[in-house]
Amino acid sequence: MDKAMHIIEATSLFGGMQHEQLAQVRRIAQDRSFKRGEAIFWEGDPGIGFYVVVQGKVKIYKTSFDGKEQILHIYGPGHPFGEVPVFSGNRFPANAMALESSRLLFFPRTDFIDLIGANPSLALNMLAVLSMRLRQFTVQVENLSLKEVPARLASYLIFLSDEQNSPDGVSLPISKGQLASLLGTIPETLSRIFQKMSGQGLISVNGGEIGFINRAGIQDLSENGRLSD
Amino acid sequence: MDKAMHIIEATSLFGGMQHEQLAQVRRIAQDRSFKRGEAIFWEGDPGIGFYVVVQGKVKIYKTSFDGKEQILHIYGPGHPFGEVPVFSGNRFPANAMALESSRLLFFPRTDFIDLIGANPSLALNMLAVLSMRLRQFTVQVENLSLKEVPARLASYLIFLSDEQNSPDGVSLPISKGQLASLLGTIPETLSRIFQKMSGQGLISVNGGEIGFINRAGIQDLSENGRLSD
DNA sequence: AGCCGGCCTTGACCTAAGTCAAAACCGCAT
DNA sequence: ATGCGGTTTTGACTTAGGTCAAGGCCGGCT
Repeated sequence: MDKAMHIIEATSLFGGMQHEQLAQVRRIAQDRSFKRGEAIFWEGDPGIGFYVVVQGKVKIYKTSFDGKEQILHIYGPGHPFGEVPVFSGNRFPANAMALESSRLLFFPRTDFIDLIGANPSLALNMLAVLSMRLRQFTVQVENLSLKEVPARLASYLIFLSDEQNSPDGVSLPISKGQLASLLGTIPETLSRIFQKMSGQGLISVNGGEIGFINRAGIQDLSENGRLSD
Repeated sequence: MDKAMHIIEATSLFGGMQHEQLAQVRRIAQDRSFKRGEAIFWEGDPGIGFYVVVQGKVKIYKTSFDGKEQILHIYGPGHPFGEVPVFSGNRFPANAMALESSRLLFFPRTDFIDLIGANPSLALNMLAVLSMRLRQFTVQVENLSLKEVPARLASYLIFLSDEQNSPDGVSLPISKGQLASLLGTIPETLSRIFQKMSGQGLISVNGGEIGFINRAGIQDLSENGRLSD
């Protein structure tokens, strides 16, 4: 079976397209594989196409001159990434790395733009994808600038809980070190905050398994909150 | 003369379109005016269309539960804003307010989407606009998370200097209070940093007029930097 | 000219979160 | 089982930058 084809059919980017059009999509897509820790592209590389995750997990991130890392996104199966240079004709604005062994589809820029010409709904789908991305960025900026680390963690836990459809606990999909980088902090700080939140009876922590003891409290912390001592 | 038509012709969103198509664009656009300080929309409002600035200046911003504000963008003549809900069919992700008395064009969602159907290049232009916006967001996240306030200010000064095409100084287009909010800090801190940068012989500050005394130093601070005492 | 209100600056203080270093933990391969 | 490398935790300490409160400045209005 062609797993790639399944992903294409299930991805919202290609939603509402006919069989023949989907086949065209498949035709221009190239299979690529990356090992855990392997770089997919670097900030500044010319972007001659974008990717869709078939299998595995990918992080998009920036690094500072002194080595600190900030993760912008983490993408799993079905999610496109690296589209910015396709439309603003230029270089990748950030780095991409495989967090696990991953299979990706690569869509060359020119082929894809031709496809858009023939499929107006594809253009609208892509506009929807970029708009969602912009929405996520406003949240990330809000988190970084207007919330303290405990509130950011609480937001993320609630987000995960919705995503995983499990109201009374979540299992972290990434290491705590990576989570720290996603939340704009460092492992030491994150560790202490997990500590504190357990101490307050909000959550239970067992490795990567987080139990929600007081969901309302977590919710509250995520939006209004500050953690008392 | 129709200033709105001039703006439409000069805006990259409508670049490469024929006269007749531009006339169509004008036809669906509605004129709106806002006084200084007036709200254009609030976060959470349903977004039934987007705007283009004809005259004046607009800020897009978020606020925290306790009142702190983070400016996401400031837009002047020719710039579109508020497009996210047009394509992700939903609510505005942030607030918009007129910083000065402003004239705007409002494009209703449905009319505009019809126009896209008939003009593939309009779709590509809009994709380019959103991509540029994403690019800017990656920079903003990088600034907030990976740089300290002095480096953010230095970046902004260099950016302004390029924008204003004046290599040895800039004049701030917004109040220092608003600048603080744009940089993710508060007026007191910004004031102290202007102070320090003057003291180090990097810049001269005279109200909103900033002279560059050591441009290389500012540049260096913006990318590698930390300000010594 | 004089007053008012918003903006900006200054000072003293506080605190969230980063740094550095060491220990504990955990899964994996020998 | 044992040892090893990476990850996570803990502790002691530092610091960037926020808070609070008071003045200073400047431009518009009467």
